[in-house]
Amino acid sequence: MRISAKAEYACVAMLELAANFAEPQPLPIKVIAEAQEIPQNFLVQILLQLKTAGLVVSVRGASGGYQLARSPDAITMADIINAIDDRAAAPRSALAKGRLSRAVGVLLGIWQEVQAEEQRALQRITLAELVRRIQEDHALSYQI
Amino acid sequence: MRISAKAEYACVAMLELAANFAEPQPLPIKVIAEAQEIPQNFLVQILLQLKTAGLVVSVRGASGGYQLARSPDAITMADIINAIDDRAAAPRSALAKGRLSRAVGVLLGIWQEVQAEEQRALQRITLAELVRRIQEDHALSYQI
DNA sequence: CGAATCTTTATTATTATGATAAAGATGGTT
DNA sequence: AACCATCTTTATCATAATAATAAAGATTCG
Repeated sequence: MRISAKAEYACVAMLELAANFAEPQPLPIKVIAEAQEIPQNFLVQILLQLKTAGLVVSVRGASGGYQLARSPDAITMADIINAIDDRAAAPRSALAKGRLSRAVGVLLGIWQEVQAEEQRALQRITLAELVRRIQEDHALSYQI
Repeated sequence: MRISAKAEYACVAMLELAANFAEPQPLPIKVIAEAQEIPQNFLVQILLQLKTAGLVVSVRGASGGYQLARSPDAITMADIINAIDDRAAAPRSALAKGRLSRAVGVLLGIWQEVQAEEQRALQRITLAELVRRIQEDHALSYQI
């Protein structure tokens, strides 16, 4: 799995928002960027995409910011990654100008099967589960 | 699944070699390139990678060319695609300069899980199975 | 020897990714 | 009303990855 920096940034930004989920005040971009060391201007674009996908909501104006649109256990890794990179889009053949050869058509079917497996794996993991794993990981590092 | 043009070319080139598997003479690059409409110089590099991966063998000199290194039912899509793009390589974080944050470490583990699913899906389909699907597809187009 | 072919490496063109910048719109606060 | 912090939108640039081209060298058959 080759994940883009953008999608990874999106995941950690969502983690930051998940940590703030109980709070009524939204988190400003600047705060998220500093907490997670994400280039602020890049994060601007990332949050816009997450918003377009309906994963976060924004509050404009002074004391504005971002919040999760719904509970962390109702948001999956697939949601986040597809919002940024759209790995769920129908695979296109890199070749195939115009009509598909039979061989390429069959290959496309295979890429679809593989992609479906990937999507299922990403859907199995929610943002809440991600938070849980990180906490466990943290706890472990103190057991030693 | 976002597959590179190079990997797709590799698959159709392997199909051409599979069709020639029973023959004792190897297929020259030029013949494969023309049959499958692959840029010949590009195919040069592709076959080199397939050879390095041990999927094909080459015969040099006049009347030389390429042949599958083993039976089509002993070659999987994973073999071919990994020879070209190496999708089996350990996922690296696009972020993470130096030591990983806890969050990024956990994310890496998830990318690994997802990648493992992808690999399993690609390993399930052999070159022989691909040939079979294309023939079926062909047969279907005449049943109408 | 010479033609056909693989081998190896270098270069270029195009596209995707990662990042930066800034002007405009909005809304709370004074 | 003015101001400031913030989101919004669009444009631009730099770097890296991908796709493709090119060509000189090595090998073997006839």
